[in-house]
Amino acid sequence: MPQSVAGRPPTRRQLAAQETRRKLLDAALENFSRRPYADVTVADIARSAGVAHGLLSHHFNGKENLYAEVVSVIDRRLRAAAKIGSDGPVVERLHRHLAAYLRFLAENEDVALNLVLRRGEAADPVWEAFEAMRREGNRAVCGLLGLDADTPALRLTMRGFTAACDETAMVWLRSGRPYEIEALVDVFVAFLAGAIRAAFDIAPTPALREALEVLQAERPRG
Amino acid sequence: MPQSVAGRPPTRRQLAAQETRRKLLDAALENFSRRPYADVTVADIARSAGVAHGLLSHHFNGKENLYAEVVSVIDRRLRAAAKIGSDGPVVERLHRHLAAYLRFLAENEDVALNLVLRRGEAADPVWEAFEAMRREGNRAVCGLLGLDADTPALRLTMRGFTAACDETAMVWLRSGRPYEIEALVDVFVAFLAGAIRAAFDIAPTPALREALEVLQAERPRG
Amino acid sequence: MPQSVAGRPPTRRQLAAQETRRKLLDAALENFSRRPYADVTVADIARSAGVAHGLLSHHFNGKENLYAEVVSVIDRRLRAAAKIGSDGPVVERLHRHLAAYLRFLAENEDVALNLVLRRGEAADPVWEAFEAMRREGNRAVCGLLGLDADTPALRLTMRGFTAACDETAMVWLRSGRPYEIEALVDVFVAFLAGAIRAAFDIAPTPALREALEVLQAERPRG
Amino acid sequence: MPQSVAGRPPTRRQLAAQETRRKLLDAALENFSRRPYADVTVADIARSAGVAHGLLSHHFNGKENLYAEVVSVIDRRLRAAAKIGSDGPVVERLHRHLAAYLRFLAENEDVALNLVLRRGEAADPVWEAFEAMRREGNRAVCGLLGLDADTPALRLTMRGFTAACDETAMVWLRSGRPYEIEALVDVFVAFLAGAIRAAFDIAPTPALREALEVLQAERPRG
DNA sequence: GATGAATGAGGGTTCATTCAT
DNA sequence: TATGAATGAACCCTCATTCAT
Repeated sequence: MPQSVAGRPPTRRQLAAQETRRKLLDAALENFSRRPYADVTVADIARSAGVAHGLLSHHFNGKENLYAEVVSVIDRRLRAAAKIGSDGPVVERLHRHLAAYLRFLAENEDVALNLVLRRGEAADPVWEAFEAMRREGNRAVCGLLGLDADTPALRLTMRGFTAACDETAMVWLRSGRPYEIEALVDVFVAFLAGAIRAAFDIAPTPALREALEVLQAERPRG
Repeated sequence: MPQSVAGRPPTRRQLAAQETRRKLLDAALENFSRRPYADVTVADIARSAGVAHGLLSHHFNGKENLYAEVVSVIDRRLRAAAKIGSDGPVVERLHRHLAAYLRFLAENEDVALNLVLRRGEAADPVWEAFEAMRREGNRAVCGLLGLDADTPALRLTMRGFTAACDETAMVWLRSGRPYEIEALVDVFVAFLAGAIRAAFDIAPTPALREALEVLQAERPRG
Repeated sequence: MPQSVAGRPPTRRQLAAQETRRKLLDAALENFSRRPYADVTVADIARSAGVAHGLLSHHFNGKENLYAEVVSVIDRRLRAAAKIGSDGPVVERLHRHLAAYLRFLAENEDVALNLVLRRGEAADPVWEAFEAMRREGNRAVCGLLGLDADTPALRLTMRGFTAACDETAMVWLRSGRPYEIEALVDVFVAFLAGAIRAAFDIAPTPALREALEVLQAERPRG
Repeated sequence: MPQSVAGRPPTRRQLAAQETRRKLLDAALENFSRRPYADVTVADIARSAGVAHGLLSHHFNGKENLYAEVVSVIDRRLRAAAKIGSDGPVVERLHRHLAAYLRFLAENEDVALNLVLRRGEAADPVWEAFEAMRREGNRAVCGLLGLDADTPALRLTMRGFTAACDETAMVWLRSGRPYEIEALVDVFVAFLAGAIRAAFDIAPTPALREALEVLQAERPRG
């Protein structure tokens, strides 16, 4: 798979090859977003892409690698979309992060339902990739609240937090998005408070109490 | 598959057939608890059971139905194990329910990690069965707290609650059960409070406020 | 591939299965005797045998193993056919051995031309098996003549001897067997004398000289 | 594949094309000397040559023809190397011929082991080419000794002779060349004597007897 | 009821060749 | 001439199911 040499503009043929590659990737994304890995055949993907099935191995070296690449693409997009900003008050940045995450899921519903929000086996690249993404997300949220993400108790309950968010988002998508994204963000924040509170219950620290107060303060109507 | 006629005791052959059926079911449960559906072959199961693989179709009419039956068996066991009692104070019954659920998962770790706590496709019988189980569990918990489980907002956030519990239980199991079950129950209760609070945020009702107070009262140290 | 339990006679079905296995083995032998390994497809063999191609993996666990089994079968037959007897004068036993070897090749011409008399890669099971057979044959012939088969020089030239025999047999078969087997045996004996003489040339020993004399004595007309 | 027009010097492009052709041929020789035909892919060769694999069909019209050309190249080199001279005593010329043959094999070990010294199918171009080479070599050797190479018996046993030489050379190469080339030449001569003697056994002629005496005379130490 | 041999559709991969650029 | 993307036939293997015994 030779790429264009640095410094020289890609030729027309290289562009066409890139286009084919992209078509295969898109088709794979589409297919893997609709059916489990084992149910998607190489022929399905090639047919969707409108190319010969041999090209799949040519461009991606086999079905499994293509799958991994699909996951990696979504992972990158999701990370880019939900990146936590660096300016503004803490709670506002938290809100923006959660809203961005939800917006991405809403704009990529199939992907969200069948890849991002799925849990699989430990060996599943989907699991690994998105799990890493969630870990980093949690770490960032903790950092925002002045918490140490490596505290065992907090790490445990933060996993519960992300699962709650994902499941809620899933149901929300599946049931026709009955609430505004802003409302769902509030739900997520409540989940976050619950998770921090849960961590506090099994291993109380001043930092956790302060974080809880920050979240509470932000929500004066409770 | 003729069953014993009512009133007449089962013949020796019928008993042997039941035994074979049971062996296949056990072997299937074992196998599906260790590897994903597609990775388990009929031959694997038959070998585990020590019977001819042709019998699988004979007794269960195909791999898929056997899978469904396995799920149904676990579902029944789980429901029986985590049934909410009818005596004692509300919070105590809630605790007992959550503790029983956790104990079941702990005592059936493979099943828990690979079947109960997994999320799959919408068409997956696992998903359907355990989802129904969770729905009923949520309904019972809501009933306990005097809440209407059919309120859209509550239904949504309760799904988040169960997901948080499941994920936390999963991590807990995978990381060697670093806490006592009682501590994890406290975590679950905190998640529950978070979920109710979240429901209150998007659709406040007096019942939700009261439920929150019940949960808070139970936890005077917060 | 369950075999019949020792002590119990094989059932009819087991016999039928053995028959199928044999048909596949025969078909494979036939095919591998006509075309190189890579040119023979699993489908070819199954078609020749008149069974479904899936059975090949069922009975032999893949094409490669079937190939190895074919070689092993021929190897066994050839060893049995050319076994050196234990009675009679030395030169007579040598003659009988060589004649038996030739007769086997003549009666299995395809096998001879395409498997036995072929030289392949070092990794080829054919090569390994028949090479071992030749080594043992040489060892036996040396024993007969009171020679140490492990002398480096003799080991080297004996390889030349077997190669000469095989090539001659090959040409003889391909050209319509223009001589009697007995005449060819004489040729082989002359090759043997040449090989021993060659060994003597690079590393002379009394034993080699004596062996030469035994061979010469046997041929008073030269 | 336009060639340079006679009389006009080749253009730069033609030279470059020749160079590419040569690179492919070298790479093919290298590859076919290491792995069997079927295991060498067009892509392998092109990669070794550092050119696009499409060029292979362009320059050689397919893998098979390239293979044939490789064989032909080696064949030419080998013939040139082992050409029998026309001056000096007979036995000396014989020695020089055999020594040159061995030297070529030693200097092209991979080629020797995997192409020259291999026996293949009748349809194999390697077989045909090298077989013809051996035939002509035998013919020359026979001429040297005043023998008629077309006598059926001699033709047969001379094939045995060449096979013995090749196999011995093969083992010699594989085992680290434990003897000097001169010693091996003696071995070859002994094989030759054996072959002539064998021919004499099945069809005695005065010429054969004389040839034997010439060879024997040359080796007074026996 | 139990067996496991037999079937054959279906899968992913490889690879020589073609051809537009 | 040179490129390498594209093609698609052919390969071997897996495996759920069937069915004669």
